[in-house]
Amino acid sequence: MITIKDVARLAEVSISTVSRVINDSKPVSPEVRKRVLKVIEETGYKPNDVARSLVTRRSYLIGVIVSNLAQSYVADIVRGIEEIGKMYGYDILLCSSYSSKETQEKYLQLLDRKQAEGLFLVGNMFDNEVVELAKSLNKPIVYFTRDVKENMNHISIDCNSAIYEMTNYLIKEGHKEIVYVSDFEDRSTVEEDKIKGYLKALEDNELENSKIYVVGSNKHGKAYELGKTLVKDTENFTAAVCSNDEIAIGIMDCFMDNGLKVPDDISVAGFGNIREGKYVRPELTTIGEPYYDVGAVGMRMLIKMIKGDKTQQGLMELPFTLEKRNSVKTLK
Amino acid sequence: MITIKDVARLAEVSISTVSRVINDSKPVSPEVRKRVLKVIEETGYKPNDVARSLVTRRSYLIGVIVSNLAQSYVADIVRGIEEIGKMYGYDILLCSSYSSKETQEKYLQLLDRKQAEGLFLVGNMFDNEVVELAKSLNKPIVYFTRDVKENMNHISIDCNSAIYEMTNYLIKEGHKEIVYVSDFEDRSTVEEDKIKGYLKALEDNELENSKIYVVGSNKHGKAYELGKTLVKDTENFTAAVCSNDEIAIGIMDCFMDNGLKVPDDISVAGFGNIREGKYVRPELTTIGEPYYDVGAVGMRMLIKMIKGDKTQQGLMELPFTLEKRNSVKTLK
DNA sequence: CTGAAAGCGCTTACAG
DNA sequence: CTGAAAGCGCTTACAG
Repeated sequence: MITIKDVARLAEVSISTVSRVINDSKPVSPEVRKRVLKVIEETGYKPNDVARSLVTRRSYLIGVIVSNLAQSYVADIVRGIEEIGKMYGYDILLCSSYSSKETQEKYLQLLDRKQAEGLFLVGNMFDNEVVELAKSLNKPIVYFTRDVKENMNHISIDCNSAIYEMTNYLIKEGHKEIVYVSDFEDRSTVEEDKIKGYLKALEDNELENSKIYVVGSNKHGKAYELGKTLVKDTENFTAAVCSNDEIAIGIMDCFMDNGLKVPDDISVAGFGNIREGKYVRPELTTIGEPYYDVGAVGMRMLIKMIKGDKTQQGLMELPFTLEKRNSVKTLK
Repeated sequence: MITIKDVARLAEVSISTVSRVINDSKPVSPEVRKRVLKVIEETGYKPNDVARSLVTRRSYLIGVIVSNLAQSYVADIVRGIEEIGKMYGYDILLCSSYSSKETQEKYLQLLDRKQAEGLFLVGNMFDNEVVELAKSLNKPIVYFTRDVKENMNHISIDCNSAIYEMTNYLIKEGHKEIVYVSDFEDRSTVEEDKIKGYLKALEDNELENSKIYVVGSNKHGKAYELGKTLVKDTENFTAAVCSNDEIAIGIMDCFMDNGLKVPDDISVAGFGNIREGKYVRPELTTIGEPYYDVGAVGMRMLIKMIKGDKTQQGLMELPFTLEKRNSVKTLK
């Protein structure tokens, strides 16, 4: 391995000078610079970032703890984080926790030792102890989660308005009996926001019959189960707004298997715009969260925090979209 | 920031001793060890991995250059890589290249400077210059690609046998006129293998009518286009074997939009078992590549190479599965 | 503009 | 079992 010393020796200058031409940090005379550059060229010297990190105390490493990369929304957030990060010279250290608290804590320690300059935590919920440990590391942190705690820098969309608008859309399409299918029995803060959005839309339109079903955590499977309950209840509503796309798809599957047609018999709307929603028949009407942008904006925020800029703290909201597709019927 | 020096001072020992208790590298008397541990506990000292890396010349960093994390198979490979890597103390440095040669070269340099100990290259094809540059870095490399070059450590399934078996399966189901829909106009080595598998199956069953269609690179869209051609040709075949699931789904979409029923009118088989294939109706019959395992096995191989073990070089093949679902009809 | 020296936070022979 | 010292490959005041 060829080091800065070798280059200095070969170019007959001091290592200080070599360092200066590599980093363009101080003036170097043209002749000397040329000589150094030539040696670098010839030897194929490449600076060792580890050594540099040690002295500059800058690792340019960002730790990203995700729940599960297999979820397309997670992958999209990571893509956004990485893309912007790379633009500013930061690299991503990827850690998949599969929602295990112990794993999250382990990785937090790991990332600290690796001198990560900032952290992302992405997942539905994080245990309080994890959040506390993360805070104790004294690094900038940005969260993407459904359960927002105090003093969290958090990027998301306005879930309340999103569900409000979706419900409103169904009402405008002529639906008067709309149920809401909620995720999680222990409700996250975001889930509460969504429910409020649903109820508000009914209220604003002077609709009386609100009804909320709750599915457990194993989304698609449990939703399918719950679907059986809904099937029996089918004369009491014409549309279902779901807390997320996995639930919406699970319910649609169940409906179809039980001879109910979507959207002819029942309309279904999701939330999240996962990739599968476009492949499902009928294509799922849903709310689009710009996950890639969410990641990108989060990274910009984190970089500002690293720089010490006072940045917009707390919640940051991005625009959502209503993806109107074929799982909702217009009633006359 | 609290360093090994602080711990040494507080515990009234030398930094050598502190290092020894941290790393359990040499015997330390019980009393001294206890004293040191106590100080570490109290101060919350955590070793700086950057400093350690510099002296041990071990970064425990693995560079992973992927095409696009949004593709579910890529995410699965990365999950496999990470999971095994973490078991052995390695961390993943994620780099998304979006198949740009320049980006790949940039990241290769970057990973070199960051002292990555090994590399993964995952993507359909890699330019020769990229492969050469990667080799010149003199680090262990494992590839996941559809275009296998010489001297590549490569993990995959036996694509030839996979397509052979799939074609055979269709034949056993009573299909006698089967077309093959190929990816890429410039064929990769793996694509050639697949085509050979298709032709071999026909030959072994004494079927004459082979026919190969070729779609361009933008898979789903182009496949949909090609589907229109197939629709016109529909009396000449009863089943289509596709080079990958994206193509299969694109064609199925096109068939449905043109009033053809899958599998009643035409059977369709894919390759790859992407997640969307389970959401599509009918669910897609396809070949399952164990992407997670592919990543995991690759990481095990890479770790061996890093250790200097002579490992199984060159191609390594994993078992595939025939995912029999509903897009194939049994003909009587 | 240039170089000698100190130092980043560790590990590891070496000597005792 | 323990410590003093050298050194990993860099950057950066400091002095000239």
